[in-house]
Amino acid sequence: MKKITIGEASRRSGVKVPTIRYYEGIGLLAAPSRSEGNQRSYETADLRRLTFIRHARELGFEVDAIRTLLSLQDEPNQSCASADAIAKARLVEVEQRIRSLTALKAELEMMVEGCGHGRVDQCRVIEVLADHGECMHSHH
Amino acid sequence: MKKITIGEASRRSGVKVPTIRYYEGIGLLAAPSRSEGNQRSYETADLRRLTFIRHARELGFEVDAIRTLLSLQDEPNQSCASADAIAKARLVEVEQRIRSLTALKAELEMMVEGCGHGRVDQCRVIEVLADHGECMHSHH
DNA sequence: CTACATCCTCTAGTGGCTAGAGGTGCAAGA
DNA sequence: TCTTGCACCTCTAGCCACTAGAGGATGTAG
Repeated sequence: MKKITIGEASRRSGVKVPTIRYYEGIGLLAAPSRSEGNQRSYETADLRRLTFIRHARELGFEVDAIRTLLSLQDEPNQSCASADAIAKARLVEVEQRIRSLTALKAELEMMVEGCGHGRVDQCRVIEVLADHGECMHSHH
Repeated sequence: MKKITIGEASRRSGVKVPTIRYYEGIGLLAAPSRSEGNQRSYETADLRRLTFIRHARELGFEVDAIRTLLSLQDEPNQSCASADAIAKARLVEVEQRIRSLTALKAELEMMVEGCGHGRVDQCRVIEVLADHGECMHSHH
């Protein structure tokens, strides 16, 4: 068994060193064994787990959701309904976020196009922000 | 001059009461005059400013950007180049965010579609997260 | 005059890290 | 062997933009 230092674990998983320690602190990653000099010593299973976490975080899953996904991963006999539900919920969130960002983009484009690059009192950027009536948002 | 309480200012601007006080604390909104009983008393100008802030926050502008936008608004003779630059930067951010969320959505859809609703060891949700090679992300 | 909503200040907590202080361990070169 | 210098350790505090709650004062309707 080769010992993997936290630095190497970081390099190989793409998770920063303080973040690995943070994950240990919040119980997302089990505390590894220590070397004689009290330094953390990881194994390849830990690298897999870290990569899993990093990937899930990149997909925008919250730490609590990841906790659930990890516990599911540990028991392969279980039904994957929970994992499916979590992913679906995340998909709905992402779709909603894309919709609102797209509306936003249109509004920002109107602001930027309308700005005559002159003085502030003719600038649509300020105007659109200041005047509620200009706003395209449906929720107003 | 009718006095506007913080609660009414909140209702009319759409900014929550503690958030208004918070904005005062960080110097985004000037401290208003007070009633005899030490209660904040706003004027219509404050309502306009609060609405401006709320709208800018909804568009995802950071508090620091809003500070700049507000100072521009206060001096209408100035060039609007800064406001334009801020809005453009925000537009670029939003476009980037939409792109990455769209990639994400595709990945989530693949995960959810692939899940056979059986046991975890056949579930693509877990599999995709665990196995780096499955990942579509370009940055890997 | 009494309820009761609203207001006040203050502190602490949220999520998911990140930065820094102040110290120890370890491997390689002189 | 010594020393240089990086990587590691723990701990606390900070980030953003709020939000929650304690504990008390004020204002208003019936």
